[in-house]
Amino acid sequence: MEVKVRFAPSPTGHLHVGGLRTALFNYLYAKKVGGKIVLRIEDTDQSRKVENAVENLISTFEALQISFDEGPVQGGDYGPYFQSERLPIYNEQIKLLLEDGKAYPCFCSAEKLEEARKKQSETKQTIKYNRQCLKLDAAEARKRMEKEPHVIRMKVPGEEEVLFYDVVRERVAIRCEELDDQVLIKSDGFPTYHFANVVDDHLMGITHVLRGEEWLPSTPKHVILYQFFNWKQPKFIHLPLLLNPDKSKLSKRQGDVAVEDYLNKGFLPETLINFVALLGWHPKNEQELFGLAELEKEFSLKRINKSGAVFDIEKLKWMNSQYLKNLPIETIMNYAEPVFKAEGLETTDVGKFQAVVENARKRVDTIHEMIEHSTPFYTEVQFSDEDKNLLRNEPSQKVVTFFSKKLSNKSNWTEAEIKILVNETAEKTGVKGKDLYAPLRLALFGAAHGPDIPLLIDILGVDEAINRLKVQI
RNA sequence: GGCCCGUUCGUCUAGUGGUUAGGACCCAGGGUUUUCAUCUCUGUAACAGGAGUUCGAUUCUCCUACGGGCUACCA
Repeated sequence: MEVKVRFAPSPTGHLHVGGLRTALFNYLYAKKVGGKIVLRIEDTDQSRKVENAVENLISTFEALQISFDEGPVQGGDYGPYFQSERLPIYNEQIKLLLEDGKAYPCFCSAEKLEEARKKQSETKQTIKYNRQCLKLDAAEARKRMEKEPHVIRMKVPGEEEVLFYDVVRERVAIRCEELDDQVLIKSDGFPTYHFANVVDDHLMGITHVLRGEEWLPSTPKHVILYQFFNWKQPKFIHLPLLLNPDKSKLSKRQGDVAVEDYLNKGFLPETLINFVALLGWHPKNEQELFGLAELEKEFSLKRINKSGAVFDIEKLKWMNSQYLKNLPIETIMNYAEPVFKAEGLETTDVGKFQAVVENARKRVDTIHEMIEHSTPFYTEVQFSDEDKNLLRNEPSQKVVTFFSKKLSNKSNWTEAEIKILVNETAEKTGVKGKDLYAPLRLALFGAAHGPDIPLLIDILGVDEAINRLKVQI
């Protein structure tokens, strides 16, 4: 049987890094075994709907080059792929359960339920529905359903326990008496996650459910639903949670969680994919840098971890710096171009832009940090009083004067020749070490630290270099 | 409160019934480099605790502790 997995986000905002991890593991597993991956939008909560969330999600996946075989964009034979468009399907299925007595209507008001829960909480009981409406006369209940607001609940069976096997955690068992009669259909006619998820997974032919560990406690309810319908269960693979530095579930309160935020800060799609792949999963060997294609080959459910993983931004930065250094220069230039333009830096001189990027890429962790190292090549340098004093002192003047004069002699300098010229300058002026290099770099670049003098002049161009030096004399 | 899941360096993790418990990030120090960065070398640092099984447990079992998740007409 062909493997089919799905990523089923609810459109409540931007794609979360935890969501990316779930999507990625699904994607990688599908690719690894030659299966299919479905994108299904779980928009059953009308009150939490966010405008443009779906468009946003889709464009983020595009930026990451993760594609789906079925979904809102590419269609497919098992649609619609928005749960809000599948209401007739849920309706049909709930009727079956109602007829079999495996589900029942409940007319209790939200206030009443809230009160009951409060009471249970105070008396330290297990919090669950008291099954009041289960006692209702069937005919009467049917009549009331016509005009009264109500929900449909599942009737948890009286068996001892529900048992299922999670691929990561193996055997998981829970006593049925612990389970609540979960609401399946809400009073607005929409299904809850628990119901829609089971119905859709079955109807869409999903064979493996990879999702976050937060779903583990409600899986027994899903298992019961599969049993009610006499449907084959998919394999469950619950992924360890992504954590804040304090080990709580990764959340907005402790920094960025949206994939978009990281992209906007200059982290590369390649980095995000690689980094998130290593949270809760590990390869066979000690390799850490993986492209998507490599991950597709390496991925295995067997090497998924059990315990939660802290999202460590320091390591993310390091990994991003590795990609900045090692990806083809053209790739980095493509990522950098819009960022440079937004900062008003001119990228039309491609040769210069490339040289600037080449210099900056090995000094930073993100695309955005490249700006700081590149601006001096494009804009007039600014000097502090301290800098000015240093440039004005006698040895500095000797160095700058001699060097710029010699530099003017010809226009086609190689880096090697400039290196020789620097040495000659030291010899002729008698200035050396820090006193020699500091004024040159300061005049050319506006900073005490930075690229080699030959590289500096190469990027700037001899004419501009001479200009910058002469201003200081 | 109840239920469920988890626990190897600060973090991501490897690993085994007998190992000097390995790698990566971070941090510290050395080397390369005129500076900075890169690169490179080295170092610091972990099996939560207790009991049991065993000739021997980090590894297997149980208990405790701690951490987390769930406990909605949210997903």
